[in-house]
Parts: sequence; C-alpha cells; structure tokens
Amino acid sequence: MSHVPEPDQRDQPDPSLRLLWRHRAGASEEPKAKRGPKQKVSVDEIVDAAIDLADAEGLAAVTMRAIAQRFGLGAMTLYSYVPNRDALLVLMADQVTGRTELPDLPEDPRKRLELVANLQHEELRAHPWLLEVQDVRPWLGPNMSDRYEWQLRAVDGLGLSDLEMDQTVAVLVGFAGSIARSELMKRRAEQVTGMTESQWWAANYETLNEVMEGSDYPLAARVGTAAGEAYQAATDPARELDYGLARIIDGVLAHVAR
Amino acid sequence: MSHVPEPDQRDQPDPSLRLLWRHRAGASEEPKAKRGPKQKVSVDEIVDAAIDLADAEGLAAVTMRAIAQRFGLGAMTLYSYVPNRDALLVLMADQVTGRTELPDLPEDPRKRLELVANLQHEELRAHPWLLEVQDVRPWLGPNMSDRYEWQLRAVDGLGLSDLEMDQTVAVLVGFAGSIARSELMKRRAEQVTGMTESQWWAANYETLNEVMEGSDYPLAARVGTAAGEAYQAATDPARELDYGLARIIDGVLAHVAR
DNA sequence: ATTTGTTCCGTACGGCGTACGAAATTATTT
DNA sequence: AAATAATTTCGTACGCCGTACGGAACAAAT
Repeated sequence: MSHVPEPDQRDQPDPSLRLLWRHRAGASEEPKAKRGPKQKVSVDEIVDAAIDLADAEGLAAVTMRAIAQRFGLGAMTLYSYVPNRDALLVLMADQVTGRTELPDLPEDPRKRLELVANLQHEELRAHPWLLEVQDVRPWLGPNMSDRYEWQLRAVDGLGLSDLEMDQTVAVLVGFAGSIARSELMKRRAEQVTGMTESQWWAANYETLNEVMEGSDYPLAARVGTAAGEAYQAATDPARELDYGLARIIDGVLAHVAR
Repeated sequence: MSHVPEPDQRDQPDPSLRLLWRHRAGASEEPKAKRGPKQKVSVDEIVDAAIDLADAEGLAAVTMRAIAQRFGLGAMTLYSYVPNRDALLVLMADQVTGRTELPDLPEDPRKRLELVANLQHEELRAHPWLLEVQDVRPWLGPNMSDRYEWQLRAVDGLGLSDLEMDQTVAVLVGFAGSIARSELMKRRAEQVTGMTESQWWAANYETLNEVMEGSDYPLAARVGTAAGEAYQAATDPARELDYGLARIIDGVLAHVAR
C-alpha cells in the first residue's frame, strides 16, 4: 500500500480565529449568499444559549444535544455552525467577556488596580464556568483583546516596564481568579453535600476528632477557626479579595515609587 | 403509592474522611480480619497508579477502566476500594501532596514566604492535574492538613492576625496556582496545535492582521510582544512567578511593619 | 457444615462527542 | 428550464465514560 503524504496541516492558520472575530470589520468577507438551505439560527444565538445553559446549570450541562434541543435542532446540526465543542467553549468565553462593559478608569492608581481585580472577580462570580474553560489554547478573541488592552491601560503610566505591566495584570487577574475559584469550591461543596459549611463541620466534628487523633495542628486549628468564622460571619462574604488585593497593590505601588 | 420517607442522609459524617485518614493512628480501628477473598491490591497502590497515569497522560486518562487494567482487575473491582471516581481524585490529591516533603523554614521572613509559593508552584508543575482536581468539596486529608499547618508556620510570628495569616497563605498559594495554570495552558496549547507559541504566531500572523483590521490594541501589541519575547527567551522560563511574588511579599511585609 | 459478609467482575444502561452519509434545499451554471 | 454543485439538516452509530446491578467465588464466623 502506498502512502500519499498528507499535506502538512501545521503552519495552517487556526480556523476558529475567523469565527471568533466574525463580527469585527476585518473578518467580514461580504456575507455572500450561500447555496444550501438557509441557516435556521445564528452562531451568536447558539453561543448565547450555551452561555445561558452554563450560567444556569454549569458547564457540564453544556452538551451539544442540550443546546441543539433548545432550538429544536438535531445535535449534529450544530457542527455546521461550530467546529466542535471546545471551539464553542472558546466562543462562549469571548462572548460573555464582551457582555461586561469596561468602565472608565479612575485617576487614582490604587483605584485603577482595584477595579481591574474587582471586575474580573465579579465576572467570575457571575459566570463561574469561565474558571473551567480557561484551558485549551491561545484564544485571543476580540472581547478578550479589548479586555487585555483595558487592563493594560489601567497599569499604564505608573512607571512600569512593558514586561512588568503584563505581569502586574497577571497578578491582579490571577489573584481575583484564585479567590473566585475558592468561593466556587465552597458553593459546590454546599451543593454536593447538601449542607452549609458549618453544618458539615458539625456533622463531621466527631469523626474528624477521632481520625486526627495523634496528629495535631495547633495553628491550623486556631487560624482555620478564625477564618471560618470570619467568612461565614455577618453580612458580606467578607470580601476575601480585599486583604490580598490591598497587599498586592501596596507592593506594586511601592515598587514603582522606588 | 405511599412514600416511605428515606432516612435523612444529611448530618451523616462523610464516609471518605476515614478513607483519607486511613494511615494515621486515629483511623485505625484494628485491621480486623474481613471475610471475603483477600484484596489483591491496596488502596495506596490504586491511588499511586492513578497518580502515575495522571502524571503521564493527564487527568482525562485516569479512568476506572484504565486503572483497573494496570492490575489486571475488572473495572468494577475498584469500587470495593474506593466509593467512586471523585473520591479517588481527592485521595490522589492528598497522596501526591504527601510526596513533597516540607523543608525547614528559613529565618528570613521573605525567604519563608517565597518558599511557600515556590513549593506550591513546583508541585503544580510536576503534577498539573492537581489544578483540575481542586474542585469538588472540603477535602482536608492528612497531607493537606500538614501542608496547611506548615504554610501557617511560615507566616506565623510576623505580626499578622489569625485571619490575616490565612489570607496571606491564600494569596501566595493562589498566585502560585494561577501562574502554574497559565504555564499549563501554554504547554497544552503547544501540544494541541503541534506548534510552539512562536510558530503559532507566525502561522497566524496574516490572519490576525486581517481579522483585527479596524480594531487597534496599541498597548497590547507592544506589551504582549515584550512579554512574549521575554517568556520564550533565553534559558529559563523567566520565572513568571518572581515579579508578582516579590510585589506580594513586599506588600505583606510592609503591612506587618506598620 | 452452614451461614454470612466480602471481593471480584461480566453485563448493561444512559450519557457524552462526533464521524459518516443520506436527504433536502438553494444558488449557480448550462 | 434543467442540470449541477454546494450546504445545511440530522438519523444512525461508534467508542468512550462512570457506575448500578447481581451473580459467583471465597473466607471467616457460627
């Protein structure tokens, strides 16, 4: 059997790039009338439906079949809109990113940096499934790009080098993400176990004591208790973000002042 | 049809807690001889095999069937060792955590905090699948608890409140995690596309220019280029961690000095 | 010797993403 | 007007997954 060498698919441009940028000017190669039956829905509708699903029932509920059903379509029909599920997730991420508008940046440097982190945090609270998408590939969609540019404007003019600007954004966004993730974990745990955190501790108090007999965690016991009480305390989720954010910004501002 | 009310399973202690702590003294209710056939393997062996699999081929490769096959067992046999796959993931996380030994803490406060972040970062580099496990539930296994206690010792004596100690650890660990996550994303992307990052940029340069026509990203273009070059530059992965870590520690130390 | 609680595991169910190919629909070419 | 070509729709099917179920093999307790 002879083996015809397949054309090397490496070095071919990523097809989902055009899909990501389908709305922006450059991508529009006139919507030339195509042949087959008219498409019954649009890519945007599909992506929006997927976002709704993810918001309501989590990323695991975003199945091709479930989305298709929302439009009364067959599952396989979606593949004429989107190359595969992973690509859809990227489209969802970019599209939902476009929904949060980017406010004007305040004058005060501290406030600017806070805004970057808080915006990210709130977005992730509203769409926790974003935390699970972030894998996969270089997805620089239009809204992601806008976001990054805006984040860079927030750290521009502070006296940071280009590299440091990127890294500063990375710290702020990364920390906001890690807080959002830990909050999500807590919510999920409550959902899975069917009890609040304090209920869980109450239900497992004996077992824990029994099982941890012999090990001792003086600091963890004291600190963990304090933290646990603080977080479930009172009104607010105590803004777990605030302490770390303040320290980070202190550090950055001290750095540029030098 | 009458409905017999099921016994409320809430408030029952979590069964996988005993499994997690199976080695520690308190958990050992004498290994009373059990009835059936002797177990052919041990929970530890299973968990170790699963860890090997995850290290080698990623968390997705950790399937019940694949693990069982390693021991010549049927897939369902695993369920006499472990209640389900999620529980196994938790066991993996705790077990792999126990593998990295916790060095003595240096005197210098800065070095202590660096150590906490670097240790976490290196562990996540060695076992990236940990980044995907972290969901699910309050999993305080023995090795996790040891780790937390050790982390708290690192921030003890600096003059932080109990709550602040917890939060400081959270910032350090969270940031280390976010860096590890972004590195992982990059590696995955290279794997999926089959090109290095710079190859990808080269292959998509034209498409990007075309598609981004009309939008402009002055800062992102400049900064992104600088960052991209720095990261792929020269010898080291440039320790993306270092800049942010330095700022965070600066902030924390300034805070306690106040 | 019998009972009882375990382990082992084959089979099967319902879910997933998606490859494949047929049928229907539409624009283009003849 | 008829034929052709390109597209969309989508039913079916494959190979995965986790795991529920129940029977068989087994070893300790009775």
